[in-house]
Amino acid sequence: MKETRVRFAPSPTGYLHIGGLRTALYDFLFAKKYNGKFVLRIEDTDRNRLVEGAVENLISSLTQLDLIIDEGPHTGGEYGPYVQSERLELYHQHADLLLKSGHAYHCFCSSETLDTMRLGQQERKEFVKYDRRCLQLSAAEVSAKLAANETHVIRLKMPDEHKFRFDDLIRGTVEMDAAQSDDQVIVKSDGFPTYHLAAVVDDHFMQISHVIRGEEWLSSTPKHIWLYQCLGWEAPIWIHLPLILNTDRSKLSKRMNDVSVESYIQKGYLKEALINFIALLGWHASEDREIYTLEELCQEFSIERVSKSGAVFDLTKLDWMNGQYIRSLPLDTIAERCHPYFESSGIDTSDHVKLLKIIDIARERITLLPEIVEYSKIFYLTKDLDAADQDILDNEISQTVLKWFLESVQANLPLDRDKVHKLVSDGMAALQIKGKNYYTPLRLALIGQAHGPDMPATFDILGDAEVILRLGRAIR
RNA sequence: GACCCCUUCGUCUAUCGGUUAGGACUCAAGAUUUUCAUUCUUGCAAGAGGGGUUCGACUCCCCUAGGGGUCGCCA
Repeated sequence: MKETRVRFAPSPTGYLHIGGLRTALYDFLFAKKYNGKFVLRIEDTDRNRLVEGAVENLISSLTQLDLIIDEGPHTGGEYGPYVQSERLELYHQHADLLLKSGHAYHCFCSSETLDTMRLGQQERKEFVKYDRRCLQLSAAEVSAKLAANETHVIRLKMPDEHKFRFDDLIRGTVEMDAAQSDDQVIVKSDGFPTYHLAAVVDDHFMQISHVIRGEEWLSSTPKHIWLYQCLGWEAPIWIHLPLILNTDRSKLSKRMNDVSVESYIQKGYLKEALINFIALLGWHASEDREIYTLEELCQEFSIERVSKSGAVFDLTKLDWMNGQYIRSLPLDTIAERCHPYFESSGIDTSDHVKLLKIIDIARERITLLPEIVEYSKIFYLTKDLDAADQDILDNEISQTVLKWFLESVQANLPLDRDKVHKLVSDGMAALQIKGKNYYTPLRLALIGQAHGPDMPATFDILGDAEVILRLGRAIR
C-alpha cells in the first residue's frame, strides 16, 4: 500500500487564515491517522502577491498550533525543494512535453484582446472561454513570433468532447463536461507556471496520495485530471472540503471577519480551543462529544465524516470553548499563556504563589486570556471608588462591619482560609448584620467593587498585611 | 448567465428506512453560591417545497426553490 502523503499548499500572501488552518488541520489529521506525511509546499508563482516574511509566518503559526510539518521548506526532505519558485525548470520541462505532444499551445493574445473577446462573449450570452485564435497559428508563424520575442503564454488544450468523471472522497462521483473547461493558461508570460501546472507537477513528483483542498477548486479539477492524463500520470485521490462561511453564508472573507489565525491567538484564544473548534467546523464523530485534544482528533478523525455543506464561522461557540479550556488546562499552563499579557500590563507578578491563586479564581470568570489581567487588577492595584460606592462605604453600618473586621483580623493573625471563614460567620452573628449590608462594604474596602470571589479566597490572595491596610484605609 | 456543489433547531451537528428527530453553543427559567462567575437541572427551537419508491421516509430517486463555488497570465 502506498504511503499516505498530503500537502498543505498555501501561497505566501500574508498570514495563515482560518480557512487555511482548517485545510491544514484536516491534512494533518488525515496524515496522522494513516501514519503518513504532512507536507508543506509554498505556492509562490504569483510574483505580484508575494508578501515578505509570509513563509516564516505560515510556518510559525502552524508550528505554534502543534501542526508539525514533516516535510517543507524549513525541514527539507527528499522531494524538495518545497518552494515552487525553486522548481521552475521542472515546470518548463513539462510544459515543453505538453507542447510537443500537442496538448498545449502558445498564445500571443494581449490581455486587452482577451478582455474584448470576453466582453463580446458575455454580450452574446455565450460561455466565456478562450476562443483558441492562437491555435490557428501555423508552426512557422509561431516560431517567427517566438523568435521575435513576442510575449506569450502557454495554454493547455482541453479536449473538445469529453466527460470528466472523478470520485471525491467527500462528494462521491462528480461529472463535468469538457466543453465547460477553458484552455487554461499553464505558463504565464513571466515564465512562471500557474497553479494548475505547478500543483499537478508537484503533487506528482512529491508523490502526494490525496489532494485535500477547499471546494473552490472543485470546478477546476477536470483541468488537473486532464493534465495528469496528458502527462501519463496517475491522479491522486480528490478530497474537496466544504467552505467556511461568513454569517451571510458567503465564503469566509476578511471583509466580514477577522480571518488571521495569528490575531485570534493574540486576542487570547488558546490553541487548544482554536484547533478543537476548527476541527468541528465540518467534521463530527457520531458520538455526542465536543471536546477533543489534538491527539484525540488524530485518532478519531475520518474523512468520511466530513460534511458536504459549508459551515458558518460562529464566534460565540469559539468563546465558549475557549472558556472551557481556560478552566480545564493545568493552572501552570494558563499562567504561562498569560505571561505576555501581564508583562505588557506592567503589573508586578513576581509573587508566583499569589499569581497562581489569582489566575485560579479569574479563569472561572473570563473567556479570553487577557481578561485575566484585567480581573487580577482588583488584587494588584487599588482604585478610587465612585461617589455611590463611597457613600455605601461611609455609612454607619458599613463602618461598623469594617471596624469589627479590622480588630478581629488583627486579633487572629496569621489568617488562613478556615479562620476567615469562621470570622465571617462570627461577625455576622456578633453584629447582627447580614447579606448585602455585610458583604458589600467588605468587598468595596478590599477589592474596590461590590462583586468578587468569596471572602476566604479574597483574604488569602491579598495577604494579611494588605487586608489590614485596605480595611484601615476604608475606615473613617 | 453557464457549469458544479450543497440544503436537519438562529449556529455547529447526530441520524447510515422504523427514534417522543439526539447533542453542543446562544437565549430563557430554576438550583447551588452572601455577590459575580463557575457548575448543575429544565425549557424554547429543525428535516426548504412538491412528486415518487416503500408496509414505512430526514434518510433512496426525480423536479422545483434557495444558498454557495467557479468561470483570471490569483491561488
